[in-house]
Amino acid sequence: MDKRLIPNISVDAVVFGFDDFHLNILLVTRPVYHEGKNYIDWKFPGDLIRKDEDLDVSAERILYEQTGLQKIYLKQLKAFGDTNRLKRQPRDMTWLYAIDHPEERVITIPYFGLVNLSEDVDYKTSLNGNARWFPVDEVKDLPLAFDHRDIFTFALETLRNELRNQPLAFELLPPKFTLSQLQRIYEVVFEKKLDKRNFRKKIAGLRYIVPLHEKETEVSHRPAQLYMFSKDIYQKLHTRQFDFTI
Amino acid sequence: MDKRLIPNISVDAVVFGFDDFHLNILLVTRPVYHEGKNYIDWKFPGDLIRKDEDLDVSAERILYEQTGLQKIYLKQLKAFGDTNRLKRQPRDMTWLYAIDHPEERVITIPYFGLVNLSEDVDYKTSLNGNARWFPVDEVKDLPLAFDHRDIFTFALETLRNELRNQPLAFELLPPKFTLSQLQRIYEVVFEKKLDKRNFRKKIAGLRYIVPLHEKETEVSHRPAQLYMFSKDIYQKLHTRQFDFTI
DNA sequence: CCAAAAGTGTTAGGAGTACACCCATGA
DNA sequence: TCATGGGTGTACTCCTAACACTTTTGG
Repeated sequence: MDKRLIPNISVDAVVFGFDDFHLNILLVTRPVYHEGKNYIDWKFPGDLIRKDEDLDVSAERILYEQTGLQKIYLKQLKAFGDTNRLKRQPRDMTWLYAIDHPEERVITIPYFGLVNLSEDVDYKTSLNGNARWFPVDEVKDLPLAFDHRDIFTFALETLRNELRNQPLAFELLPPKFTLSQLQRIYEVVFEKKLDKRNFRKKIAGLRYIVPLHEKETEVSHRPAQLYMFSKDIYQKLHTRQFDFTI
Repeated sequence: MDKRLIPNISVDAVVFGFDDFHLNILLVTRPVYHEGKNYIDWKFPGDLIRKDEDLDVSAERILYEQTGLQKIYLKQLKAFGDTNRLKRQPRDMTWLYAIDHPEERVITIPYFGLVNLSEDVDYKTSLNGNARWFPVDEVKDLPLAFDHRDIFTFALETLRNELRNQPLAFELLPPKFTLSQLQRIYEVVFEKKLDKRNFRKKIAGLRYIVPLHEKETEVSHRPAQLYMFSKDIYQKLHTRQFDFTI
């Protein structure tokens, strides 16, 4: 194993991408040949961290190396450190052996990431070789490696909490967005239809969601007003509490 | 160093105790002789984890060994893993050398704990040797070791978030409590006076805060109604969202 | 002119806020 | 009888929720 790595500590990146209609999650393949059969499991991008590297930096580096994504919103979740977390399935061990992973206890620090997929076509289509976006409701049918299903569940819960309490929906949107796009995020994440008029009334009260002098183009219906999120205004007004309870 | 330990991973316990009037925090001394002087710094109870031990179990064990507290509410916070976190001060290194700590990168997983100090006199007075409760507003004047001030700030923020969104105030109270005690917790934690009538109106709507057929005794004023928190009722009613926003 | 999504106002009920006095007990 | 905290109601404002039709564009 690479001598620069700490054999006991890894990071994983649980990245959510929104493409205007679906919430997606970024996974990489973990192919393994075990007891005469080939298995394609999926896992989050992740690896052991380097000895001289801050956790946040590790997460950025590993995400970039394994998928090509960079400069996206990333935030640390809680550590997962059960003693048996890398041995849920016999083929988990086979894979670790195959990649020359030392026989060590590993705790992992998952990071939670957000990215917009609707415009930035690069992210959507040109991922590194083993990475793929999956709609979150298809994940339940995938074979996930190690304890990555637990991590996924926790990250999804965190996504809901964060969207309720912080202005993070904008990380899932392009810089200029319509109110319908914003509403759709909340509808998809909370799996709940929202009333258009009430939603807009609420947004109208938030000064940091700023209408631009610009409209949608090239849509075959009445073009929508475009808005932007002003971080400056948010920070000035909102030393306090955000509330997006639905 | 003890061969059973992982040299790169520690846990810390950030325990808040409420004694009916003040919010307190549990610290242990870190005495060190450095360049001809004696220093008494303070730190959170914490240590490296064992190779065969789940994180939660480590936290419970280490808290018990270093302070005597056990069976209290504990919840994991996020990891702190800056490369320089154990070297903020020259005497941090001196101490690590003195306790035969290997020259390794260590990330720490802090746990957030809650305990009631008003009745359970044991916790208040009979702590293990080096442990002491400090009112949180005195902590700013204490010399804290390593990055423990960052951890403290994060834990305090978490305490506020948790009390806003979950029925955790009861972990800071005895099993039978008065509404004034409950109100005082929110006043102290959020540093804000609350209106008694409005507070009680809000509580009256929460079915899981149950009045008992019992009153305070031996107080030199009108005795207060006692209440209990029913976890059962809470879980049945509240698959959803708690809101204690003030 | 049709399809598609954008945009807009009113009403009723519930929650939050501000505010002041009497009550029960021990000393 | 005094000191101490316990306990209670009302009015106003603001937020939430329910609900349906017209507008603008491209095809």
